[in-house]
Amino acid sequence: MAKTKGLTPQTEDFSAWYNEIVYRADLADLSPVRGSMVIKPYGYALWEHIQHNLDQMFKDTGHQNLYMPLLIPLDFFQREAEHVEGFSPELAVVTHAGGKELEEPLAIRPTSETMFGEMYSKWVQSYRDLPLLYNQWCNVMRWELRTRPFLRTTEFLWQEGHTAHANAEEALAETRQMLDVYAKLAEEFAAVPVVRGEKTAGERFAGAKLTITIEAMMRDARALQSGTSHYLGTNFAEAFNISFNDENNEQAFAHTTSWGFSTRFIGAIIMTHGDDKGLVLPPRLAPHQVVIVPIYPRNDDEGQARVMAEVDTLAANLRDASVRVHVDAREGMSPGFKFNEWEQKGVPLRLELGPKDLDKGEVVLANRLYDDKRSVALSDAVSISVAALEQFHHDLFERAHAFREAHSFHADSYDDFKDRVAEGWVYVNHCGRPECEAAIQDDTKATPRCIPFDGPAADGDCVRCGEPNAYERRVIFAKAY
RNA sequence: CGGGGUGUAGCGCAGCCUGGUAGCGCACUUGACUGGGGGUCAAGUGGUCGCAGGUUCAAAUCCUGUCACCCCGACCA
Repeated sequence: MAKTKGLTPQTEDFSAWYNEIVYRADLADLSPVRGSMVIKPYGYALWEHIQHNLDQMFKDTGHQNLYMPLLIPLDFFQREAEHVEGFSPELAVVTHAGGKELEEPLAIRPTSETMFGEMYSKWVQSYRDLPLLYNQWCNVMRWELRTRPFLRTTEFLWQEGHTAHANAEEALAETRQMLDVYAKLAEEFAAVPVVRGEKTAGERFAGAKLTITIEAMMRDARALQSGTSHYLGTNFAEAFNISFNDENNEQAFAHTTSWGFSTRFIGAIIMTHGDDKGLVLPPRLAPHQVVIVPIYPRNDDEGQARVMAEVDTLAANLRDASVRVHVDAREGMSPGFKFNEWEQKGVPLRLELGPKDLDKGEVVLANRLYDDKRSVALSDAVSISVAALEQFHHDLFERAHAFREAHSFHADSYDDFKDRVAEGWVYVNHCGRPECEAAIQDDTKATPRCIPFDGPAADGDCVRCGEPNAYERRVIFAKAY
């Protein structure tokens, strides 16, 4: 594998590699405020493609967007016991405004269950008002102790869906449906294979009855929670009085859900596909799917015009085929410099077109995934590119999937578990006791990632303590971000 | 909050021990050549040395204080 000059190799220091590539690929920049970052156009374009595809799936499943305010009365957080305990430590609170101290402090939202709860209580009177299927795209703030670009910043962008239903069955179906939407985004758009499963009680969202998650494996074999969907039962409905008259004219509390997917997923894309040359972006989300680098002698106006005319035609034809193409016509930079730059930025395909190619009626096609270059007939360039992008997506997914399988293990003794969990994910029988989870974390830094929906069945006692296992399936333990 | 580190040009750093006109690489500007894998040559631009105070004829350098940021842990989408 060729490397990019000056970029720390993944195997030497994965964390350093990650930080360097975020800035080198121009995804983001540090901001003057601790723990927050500027998402630059290239990174934001990636987010826009994620947004666009997720949003379409939300609409297709009957949801509507709305917008709730940024500031939430601080006392709202007191109303749900677990919620306040979970979020209080990381709230940022506005205490002064308009030159005066506020009588009621206002929290900057870390998540909006409380605000939705407040408003839903006004909007729901009858079972006929249900379900409410709303989502918002917004920023939230959590005063994390330690931050990393995209993975954990004090302010981040996400969507939060909040729904209210007449009964548990509908709410649970909604919770599961939206997790499947996230999994679809991850796998079919980002080429990131994920495991779907349930969180153990200790890892559950503050105030939820059930939290389900998609977990992805990064190239250092650690896990990244990439999207979560929660069934909140009637906890928030009771705290905010979301009640209604049912068909029998009896008072009932709504069953609510919430689900979120954030810019953190950009970190998942970086760490699932990136290599020692830089980013590798999944074609269906990449800001540029194809970049064309024209090559021409600078002082040959005629030759330059000839190359540029052909490049423009090629770009137009690609756009007609719905390919996102970028022509890098910058002057004063050598072709080699541009090749390296676009490789570092993870563009899937690159077309190089110069006088020699034109004479042969060809164009050079370079593939970011295979470190491969070949000449193709100009007349076939569009169809070959379209097919190559499809293939790229599938191969990228398969590569990530194969990596995950190669770093997933079973363990039936605690000694074996400790060895294996240093190398990847480990499926074990587990007792489910929080104190046992804590002991495992102390010993190994690994935490329960999820109880996979379709993983292997539990078939023995707890791998650490020997108590009876608590779940129907083996639990995945892994070190996580 | 604990441990470690760093503040000097846009970025990365040297200089500090032993005080004496602020330096290197990259980037940037201009020109020429060059152009199929991170070009060459030439001439340039850019700095209240984190901040405040002190010692001294003289402070990036010594002393005191202070602020900020980064990395490793605990908390977490």
